[in-house]
Amino acid sequence: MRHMKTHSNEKPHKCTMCDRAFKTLASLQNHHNTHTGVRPHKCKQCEAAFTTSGELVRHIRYKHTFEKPHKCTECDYASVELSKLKRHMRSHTGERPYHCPHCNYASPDTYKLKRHLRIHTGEKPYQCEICGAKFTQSNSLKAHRLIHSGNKPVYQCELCPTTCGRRTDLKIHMQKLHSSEKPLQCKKCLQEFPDRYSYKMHIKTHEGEKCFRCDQCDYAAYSMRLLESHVLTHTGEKPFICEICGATFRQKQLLRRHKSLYHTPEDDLILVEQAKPKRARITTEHISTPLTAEQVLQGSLLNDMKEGKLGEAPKVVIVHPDGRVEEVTRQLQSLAQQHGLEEVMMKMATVNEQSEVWKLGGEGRGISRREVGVGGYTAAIVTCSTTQTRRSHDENGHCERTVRGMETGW
DNA sequence: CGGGTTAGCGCCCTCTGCTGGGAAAAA
DNA sequence: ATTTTTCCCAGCAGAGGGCGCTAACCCG
Ligand SMILES: [Zn+2]
Ligand SMILES: [Zn+2]
Ligand SMILES: [Zn+2]
Ligand SMILES: [Zn+2]
Ligand SMILES: [Zn+2]
Repeated sequence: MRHMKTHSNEKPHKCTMCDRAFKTLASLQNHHNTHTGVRPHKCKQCEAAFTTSGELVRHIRYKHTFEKPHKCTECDYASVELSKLKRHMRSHTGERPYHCPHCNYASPDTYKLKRHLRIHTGEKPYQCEICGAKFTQSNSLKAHRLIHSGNKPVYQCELCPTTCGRRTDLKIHMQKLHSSEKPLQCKKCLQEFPDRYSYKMHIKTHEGEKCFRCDQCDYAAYSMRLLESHVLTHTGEKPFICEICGATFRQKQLLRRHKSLYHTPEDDLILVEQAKPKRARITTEHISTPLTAEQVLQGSLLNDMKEGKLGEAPKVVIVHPDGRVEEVTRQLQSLAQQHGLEEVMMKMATVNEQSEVWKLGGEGRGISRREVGVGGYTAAIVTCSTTQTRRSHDENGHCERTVRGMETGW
């Protein structure tokens, strides 16, 4: 009979304050105390009090004895509760049982999923009481509040006088300025330096020096660029040609001034001119290491296209090896509508075969052009972008921040 | 039966640290 | 003037701590 009772679902003890019922009087009493707030089990070492003895014991382990009965077999983690150890074990196994219904994120525990879901619902429960800014996570708000308060933490770099306002930024500083990849060479004296910090310190020692001497006269320049244009006064070259009237200039600045004085701002597609070897020499030092076509297309152009940063109607031309210039904007636009952007960029990649991209062009206000030269082909994209900087990604998928701009006058 | 113990589910909080966007500053 | 670098900051995931409550189990 007793066996029957313990295993039956009989719940004879009903709560008077809600509709729940319990098997034993004791569990009813515990439950009833949650209604009344009665907490018979008081902690002897602090003010805490609990409805059940079990809660008290757990509290004492957490706050006073730090006894952690559940040990991890893989590391030295130990926990008060078994469920915490189980949760911990998922960090070893990588198990992620909780899947987001809106994206492919999966979480190792329920809380992270719940927190993640806010990015789909747009919920931002944490609000700054000073400026009203809202955040999805409490710590984002906490970090934000620092910008209002005067006493920000200071993280001092041990290798230089730099200080940062947060640990992460100091770490970035360390790897950016104090970690050695390739040695950097000073352009003025050819000395090499192991990291960026010592390199920059060295550069300062050249401040004001005219290190770039002309070998045909006494002239000396502060920079290579200035020397390059000076050398032209000896040869009489004027490599900057106005493509509208044919006037020639020795310096880019002068060509620019000429255009602004005598020509209205050009807003039509300007066909790509053939490469100018003389100028190419000057820009050699600015050409970065080759990127693969895929990197460029995915990292920069494709993203820009997706984000609509190429302006209303990107104008794309392809320069064939024989010098023939083909305007493919229309084709690409209709392709984009038919297949989506990925397809379009694949089309470009196909046009350019699997050769290496050797140059990636820069940006500016108003009309700007970028070229993606691949093997014998050069594709140029003429945009109406108003944004400041372009980004690309390196071979590890890390954001490379800026794409090297082009110096040449096309 | 009563009281303690253990598992278990759930809720919520904090600390931590990486990433990438964008503005300002420097070149 | 434009391009490159630096600084600053929000977004967001990983890991863990503590508590509320209940059901099952154990044992005198
Ligand atoms: Zn009740
Ligand atoms: Zn206590
Ligand atoms: Zn472990
Ligand atoms: Zn999601
Ligand atoms: Zn604020």
